[in-house]
Amino acid sequence: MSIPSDFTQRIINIIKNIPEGKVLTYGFIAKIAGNPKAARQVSWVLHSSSKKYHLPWHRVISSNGKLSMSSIEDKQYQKKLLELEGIEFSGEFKIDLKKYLWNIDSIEVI
DNA sequence: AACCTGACGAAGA
DNA sequence: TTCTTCGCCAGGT
Repeated sequence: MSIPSDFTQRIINIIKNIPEGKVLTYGFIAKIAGNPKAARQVSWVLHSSSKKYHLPWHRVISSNGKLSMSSIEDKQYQKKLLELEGIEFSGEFKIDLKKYLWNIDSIEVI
């Protein structure tokens, strides 16, 4: 495995700082990290290194407020983790972003 | 260098 | 509201 690019490193730092009970979307993370169009890179990072960097992967969801994992089992597990943090679902696998999207303004560490 | 991949996302139909 | 299409990115092979 190669050394993560600065961009990828920023993505990792941002994800690590998402507080409990809050979420961020792929696109938003990419935007804050410096490239608004690199949402796919965020998913790649989660898929390949969430274990390695102990990332709170479950706090990253799609821009439409829905969970985006491929299998139904994974989504149910992610939903469970989020509910344990106090997040309530408005649909099967959907939450209200207005309510749970992390207000990045209060960020300092990144 | 070329091609493929991933838990994306905006825009249309 | 659901489904397609198409563009985008860094890493991996």
